[in-house]
Amino acid sequence: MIDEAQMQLFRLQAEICKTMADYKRLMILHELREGEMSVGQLVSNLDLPQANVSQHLSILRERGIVTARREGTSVYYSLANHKIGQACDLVQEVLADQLARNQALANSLGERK
Amino acid sequence: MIDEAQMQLFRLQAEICKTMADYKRLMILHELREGEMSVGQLVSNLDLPQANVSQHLSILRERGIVTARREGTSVYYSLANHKIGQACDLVQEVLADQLARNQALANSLGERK
DNA sequence: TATTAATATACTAATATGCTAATATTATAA
DNA sequence: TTATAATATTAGCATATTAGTATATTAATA
Repeated sequence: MIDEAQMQLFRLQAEICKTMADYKRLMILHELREGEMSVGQLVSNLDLPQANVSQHLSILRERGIVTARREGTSVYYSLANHKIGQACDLVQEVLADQLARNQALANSLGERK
Repeated sequence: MIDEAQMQLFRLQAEICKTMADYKRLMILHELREGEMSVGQLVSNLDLPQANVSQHLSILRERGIVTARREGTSVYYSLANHKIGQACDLVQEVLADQLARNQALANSLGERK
């Protein structure tokens, strides 16, 4: 019957999912899995506008998914929790399964005489 | 430098995350992890309006996260992929880590003289 | 065939999200 | 202190998402 406290947990869980529910942020997380990286590096690796990268980093920061460290004028970001990367991997596996299923479907279509 | 094909994969990955980025859908998935369940059962377990549950189920269905099976006038839903549940678990662990960190922070605040 | 039960869909208003362009902040260096 | 580099923030707009209400569909039964 789900009580109010548990609902609140689901809300928080949804917040984390929302944070990962944007392809640009997923690309940023992907980059950060290689290790800490400055905003400028992200901008040039991902070829996105600086302001846009900052906005996404700010969202990731607010929700505790990444941490920031300043060094001179540069700010270096890293993943706050290794499990974030693992969660991304799992979602990618789900996606791979879906694509494989579609592939199989397409093949069986092709085989029809 | 991320090519177009990889970007497309990140977009699809984001779609899956979006699907899990709503607390009502997370509650539905939570229920379905127990096993297949009809719309009516979900409605009564979650205490949500029927139309709203149907809408969320339709989103989950479209994105291949759940599957539906009709039996008479009832429709039974189940998780399409066990890994979805595992991904939810991981996100919950991330959340638990975050809450634990906040808890520790709160404690250290309380300990200050 | 008319009725009822279970589920799905269409429409709409409210809210949230993401993007661009411009501007502000922070830290270093001249 | 002025200038510059790196990053962050803000405003405004377009689009997307959500929830409620009403209605439609589907299947079983009288």
